[in-house]
Amino acid sequence: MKRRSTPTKEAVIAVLKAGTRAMSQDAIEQKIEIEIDRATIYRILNQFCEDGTVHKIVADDGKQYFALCKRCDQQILPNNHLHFRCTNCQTIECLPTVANFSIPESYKVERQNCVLIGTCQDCA
Amino acid sequence: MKRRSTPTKEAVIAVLKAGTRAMSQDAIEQKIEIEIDRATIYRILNQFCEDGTVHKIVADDGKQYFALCKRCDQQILPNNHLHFRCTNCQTIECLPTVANFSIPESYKVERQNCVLIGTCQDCA
DNA sequence: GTTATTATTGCAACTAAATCGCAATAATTA
DNA sequence: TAATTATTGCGATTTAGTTGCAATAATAAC
Repeated sequence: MKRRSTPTKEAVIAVLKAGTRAMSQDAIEQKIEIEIDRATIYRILNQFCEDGTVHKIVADDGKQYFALCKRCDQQILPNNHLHFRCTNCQTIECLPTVANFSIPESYKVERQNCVLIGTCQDCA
Repeated sequence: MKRRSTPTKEAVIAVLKAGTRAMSQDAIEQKIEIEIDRATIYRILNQFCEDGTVHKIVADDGKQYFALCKRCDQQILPNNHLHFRCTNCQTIECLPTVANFSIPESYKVERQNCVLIGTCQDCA
């Protein structure tokens, strides 16, 4: 499927670029200047995930959060970085930190979803 | 609220003890020998979590999984251990491994929810 | 053992997140 | 300018989890 550039996609990307943290669909919908349907936002976000421009984090609240992978650029943020969910300000932050661990080679780790939960710098 | 011991609680604990991995509510319901309502299972599991006998992991599929904390005993499994979700056999396993990382002290980490995703030992 | 108290259960209704089918629309290609 | 097909909005649907409430049953009091 070839991709087309549309105003809605631009709007979603713009919001993600503007924010410094990972956002949920409803947070994006609120911040966006134009009216976009819920389903459309999800579809756009999932497309971006497939294309590798956005990554998805599932937090311990069971919700999906999305963040630009631009900030995952190896020089800024490594892949497989940790995430921090602040229970106070309800945000998810990408940390420039990786988790070190060693597990038997017989496990094939394809990706990871790591979230630390607590109070963030700003709220502390 | 004082706790009472009931057949349903026994049954839930029994299933968790029998299995070696973390289980979702519906997996528990399937394995259980008697009929227990969905809501009741959740209530029981959440109680056990409060009491510290069970812990809850939210996987990247957005679902809650529950595992006995007996296996989290410091001698067997450390607190804050990693979890492994096998995309093949659809199970969540508690790994006897912790993640090492360092983040600024200004973050107050209260707990963590870390899941590695891939193919487990048995399926590889 | 009997009664009173109240934790627990099942049922049904409900909420919230995310997905999906489909017809209408609009971006791209020819 | 017309044809192709990706995209969108709408509504319906799915799934996970929670909640209110009346009935039931475990425990405590007598």
